[in-house]
Amino acid sequence: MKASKVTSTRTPYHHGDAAEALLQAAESLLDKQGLEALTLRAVARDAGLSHAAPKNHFGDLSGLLSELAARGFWQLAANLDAARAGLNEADAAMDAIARAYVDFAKSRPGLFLLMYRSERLDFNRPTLLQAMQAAGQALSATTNMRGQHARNTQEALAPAVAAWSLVHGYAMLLVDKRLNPMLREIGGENADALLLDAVLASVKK
Amino acid sequence: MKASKVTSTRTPYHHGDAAEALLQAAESLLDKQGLEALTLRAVARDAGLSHAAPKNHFGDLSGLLSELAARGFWQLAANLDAARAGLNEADAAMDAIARAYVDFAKSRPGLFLLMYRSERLDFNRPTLLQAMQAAGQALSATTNMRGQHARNTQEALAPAVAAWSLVHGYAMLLVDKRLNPMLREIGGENADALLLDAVLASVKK
DNA sequence: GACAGAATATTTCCACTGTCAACATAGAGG
DNA sequence: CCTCTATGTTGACAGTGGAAATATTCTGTC
Repeated sequence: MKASKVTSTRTPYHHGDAAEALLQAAESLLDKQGLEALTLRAVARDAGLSHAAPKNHFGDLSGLLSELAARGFWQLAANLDAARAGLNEADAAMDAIARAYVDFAKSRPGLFLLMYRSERLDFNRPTLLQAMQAAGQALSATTNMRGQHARNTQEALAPAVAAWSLVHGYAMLLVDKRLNPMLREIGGENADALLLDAVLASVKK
Repeated sequence: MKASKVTSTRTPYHHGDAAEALLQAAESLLDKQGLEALTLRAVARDAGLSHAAPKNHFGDLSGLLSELAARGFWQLAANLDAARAGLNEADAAMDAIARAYVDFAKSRPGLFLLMYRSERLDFNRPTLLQAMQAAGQALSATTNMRGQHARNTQEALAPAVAAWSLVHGYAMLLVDKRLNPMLREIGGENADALLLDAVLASVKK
């Protein structure tokens, strides 16, 4: 979206939108080969650019990764909002949110891991902060269904934090394959979905 | 402990126990400068060895880190066992375990992060697997207080997984500073302890 | 004690990384 | 046309993990 007015000239050196090409290359690399493969040079190579090109648009490797993570948070926020849409009962909404959160982590494990790989992100980037805030609001929208939290005491904040912790911990352990022993004991294609449902049921009774 | 019989000769080239020296250097580096600083060369440098020395004892950087993580899991297991000692009531034991888990993560954030940084660990190492199993047993000992789980259905496994997810998610978010906004709203020295207590209370009512 | 063989360390080399500085190219506006 | 500013490229640099060749030390057996 940065290309201004292309009148009749050629592409500006090598690309119409180098920043977008870099982000897409990074995203593809992340999905196909995981976090490890996300090097500045590999991304630039895949985008057809020189290894120093990213500096113009993102300044830094952490800048590029932060932009990628920001997109992830926006998408996560959208998924959570979609999952909650139309559900008026708090319990059902909570389950839907939880499943959407875990589904996101499962479907894009590399991206999910990146979003919480603090040492590779630059939290000075406004776009990242905004995206994180959006996801946070989508996540806590459910637990705030029962009245606004006027005073932010620990008791008022606890439900949202508990829900986030539970769902985030489960997603992390699942993506990290730490739950594999249990999943193998349960068996079946969708053992993880069964287990998540059982977990959600166990904290509610 | 690998030094066999030292009769009257000097130290073996440069060290009495290079493996131990490397592990200690790595641990110190991890605690003082975090995960980032854990490079093969920095560790060897701090231990007074050449950068190729670690290969003899650990084969690999991931080998060294795995040994370090294994120690972390053993210590975590010990902390959890100690926290549960003498508590017969399941609820109280659960709270104690949770607090011990989070305390461990808070007191040694670098080590805790390393223990769950799967891409830097070598899960073929038996010592790491054993240590992880010990920690897992210490963690699930509480939720198994009410009768052995004969059949390992998702319902039988759910309580332990729920507890682990909650506590792990909270610890991760805390160490990663993702809870800072909430903690700032609560305020005070031990806002995180207050919040954890409130979280534990909220999932029990 | 001498000596062979196994451990353990070191040095040297390689490919790769992120960042920086110098240079090249392209488009926009005077 | 000519400069200014983005945008890209090239080349250098220090740092990394790992492999190979070499050197040193320890151990066990004569």
